[in-house]
Amino acid sequence: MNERKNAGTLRLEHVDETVTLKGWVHRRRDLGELIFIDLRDHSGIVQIVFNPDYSKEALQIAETLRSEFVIEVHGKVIKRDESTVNPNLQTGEVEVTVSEVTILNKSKNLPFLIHEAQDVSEDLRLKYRYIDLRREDMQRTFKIRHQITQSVRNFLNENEFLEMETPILTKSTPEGARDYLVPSRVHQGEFYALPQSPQLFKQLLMMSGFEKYYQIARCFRDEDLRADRQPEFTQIDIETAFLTSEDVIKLVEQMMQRIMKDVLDIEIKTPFIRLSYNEAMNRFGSDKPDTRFGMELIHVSDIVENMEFKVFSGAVKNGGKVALLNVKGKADQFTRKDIDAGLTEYVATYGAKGLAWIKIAEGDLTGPIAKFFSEEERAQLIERSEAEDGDLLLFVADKSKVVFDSLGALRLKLGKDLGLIDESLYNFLWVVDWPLLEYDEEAKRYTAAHHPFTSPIVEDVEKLKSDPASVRANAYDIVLNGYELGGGSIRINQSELQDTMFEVLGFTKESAREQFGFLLDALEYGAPPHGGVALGLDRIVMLLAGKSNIRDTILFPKTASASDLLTDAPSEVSEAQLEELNIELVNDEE
RNA sequence: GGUCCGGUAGUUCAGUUGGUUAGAAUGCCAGCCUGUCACGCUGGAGGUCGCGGGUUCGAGUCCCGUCCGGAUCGCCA
Repeated sequence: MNERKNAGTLRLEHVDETVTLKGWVHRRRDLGELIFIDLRDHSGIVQIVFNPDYSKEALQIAETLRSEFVIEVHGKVIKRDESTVNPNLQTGEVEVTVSEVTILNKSKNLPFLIHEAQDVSEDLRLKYRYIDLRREDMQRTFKIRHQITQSVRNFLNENEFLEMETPILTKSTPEGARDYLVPSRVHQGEFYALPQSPQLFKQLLMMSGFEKYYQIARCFRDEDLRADRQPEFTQIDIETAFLTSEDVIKLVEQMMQRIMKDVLDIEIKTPFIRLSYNEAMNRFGSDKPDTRFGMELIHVSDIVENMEFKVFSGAVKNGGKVALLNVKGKADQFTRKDIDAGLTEYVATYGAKGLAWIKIAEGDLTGPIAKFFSEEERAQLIERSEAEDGDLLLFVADKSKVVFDSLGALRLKLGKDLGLIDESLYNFLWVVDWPLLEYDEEAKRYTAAHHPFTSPIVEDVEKLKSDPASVRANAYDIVLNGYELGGGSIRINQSELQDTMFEVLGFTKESAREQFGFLLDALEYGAPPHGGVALGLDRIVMLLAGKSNIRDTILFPKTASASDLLTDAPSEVSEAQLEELNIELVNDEE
C-alpha cells in the first residue's frame, strides 16, 4: 500500500507514480463512459479520471458519487495531453487515472455550494460553519491567521519573550467595558468575570520579574457588536519591564515589519509616521486616520467668525468651530439633492445639524450660501481651501466633537465612494500624546481614556489635580488603513501616583482597594517601570486577508446580536443547574 | 436603547398600480453522452412568499406587531 499524497501538490515530476489520494468530491463531470472528478483535500484540487480502460468497477462507483462524498482512490499520475491542460489549476498539467475507489463517507445535498461564486447569506454560512470553512477563501484566511500568529511567536521568541497564560476566570471590574460574568457554585451569590484583557495580570508578571511577556490572549467584552467587533476576540498581548514607550514602539514596528514580510512578502518602512492625537483629529477628524488618501479637514473658524451667515459665525461664538472638506474637481458629480438629502442625512448620524456647501466656478463661490461671504472672506476661503473651479466644499459648523466626527466620517465615505483610496497601500501610523482623562458628562467625573493604570507623561504629572483635562498619557495607538490595530502605554509603577490617579477618577480609597487592592499592594514591593501593548489579532487578519468584517477571520463567530447560530448559544439551562448555583430567574415584564 | 436595509424554490435573486396557475438562474433527480474542467443535451421534481394580526371582493405587494440577519449611532480599546 502506497502512502497518501496531497492532491494539490501533484506536478509533472510525479508522472507515472502510483498514488493514493483521500479527499472530497469537489465537482463531478459525467460524460457517460468517462467521468472526471475534481478531488479536493486541504492542499488543493486535482482532476481524477474514471475510464473503463482503467477499471470498469471504479467507473461504476464513480457514477454514484456526489458532491462532498469522501473518497479514497488509487491510481496513476499521468501527463495530460497538451490540448487538455487546465491552466487555471495548479495541478492542471497532470491528472490521476483511477484503478480503485472507495467511498469513505457519503454526503447529503449541501445547503449551499462550496465552489459557489455568488455569495451565500451569512446566517446560513454561520449555521453550517463547518461547511463554509471548506471553501477555498476561508481556508486561505485561516492559513493567513496561522502564519501571522507563527510570525509573532517567532519574532517575540527570538527577542527573549516568554509566552505565558493568564486566568480566564477572574475578577470583575466595573471600569471599562461590561464584563461577562460566570456564577460561582462554591461561593454562592458571587461571580467571576471573563477578562476584558489580561491587563492586570501582565502587569503583575512584570512585578514578578519576567520582564518580557506575551500571550495570544482571548478577551471578552459584553458590548454591542460591529463589523469589526466581536464579544470574544483575540489580542496579541505584550508587556515589558524597563522598556520606554520608544522601545515598545520600535518593537511593535519591527514585529509588524516581520509579519508583513512573512505573510504577504511586503517590505514596509519604519519608523511609522507619528501623529499627536490633536493633529490626527484636526487633520482627519479621527483618532485612527486612514492616510491612504488626502482630503484633509480645512479649518476656517477664523475666516467665518464674523460673517453674516449665522450658522457659521454663531457656531464659532458658541465655542464650536467651522471646518470643511474640499472634494477636488467633483462638484459636477453631486446634485443639490445628493448633498441636501444623501450627505446631509449621513452626517446627521454624527450629530451634525446640517451640511453647508459651496461649488467653485469661474474662480468664485456659487450655491445658496455664497452670497453671505464678503469679498475678503471669499478670498480667504479660496486661498485657505486651495479651491479651484470644479471643487465642492462641504462645511460643518458645530461643537468641535461634532465637526470632527461628522467630517471625519464623511471624508471616509467620500474616499470610498469616489474611489480615492489606493487599496494596495498599508499605511501604518502611531497616534501619540493622548489625553489621559476624559470628562464623562453623565457621571460628572473624569474617566480614564485608556485604563486607570496608564502613566501620564512626566512633564504633565503635576497638572493631574489642577488641570486634569490637559494631562497627556504616555500612550500610543497603532493604526493601519483607518483601523485601530491596538494600543498600549507605559503603566504607573509608583503607588503614590496610582493613588492620585484613583483619586482624580473619583474613587474612594476603599473602593480602589476593594477592586484593585492586589495591584496597589504589588506596587509597593519593588514594581519595576513597565509598559506594553495589545494588538487586535482578528483585525490584523482582516486587513491582511482583505476582509471587510471580523467574522470572516474567526472560526466560529457570533452574530450582531451575540448569538452563535451553529450551537444556538446562548441558551437556557436546566432548573437543576440554576439551583446548584442558587440562581433564580425573574420574569422581567416591562 | 435608537436609526436604516433585508427576509420569496436547496441557493442567489426578480416579482410592475393590490388581480387569474408566483418566475429566472443555479443546484437537485432521471435519461443520453469517451476529453470534460462553470462539461453539454433532453425531461422532471421542488414554494408556510420569516411569523402573527389587520385593511380589501382579492395581499408576496398596503398597514400594525413580532422574530431573524446585516450596517450604523450610542456603547466599547
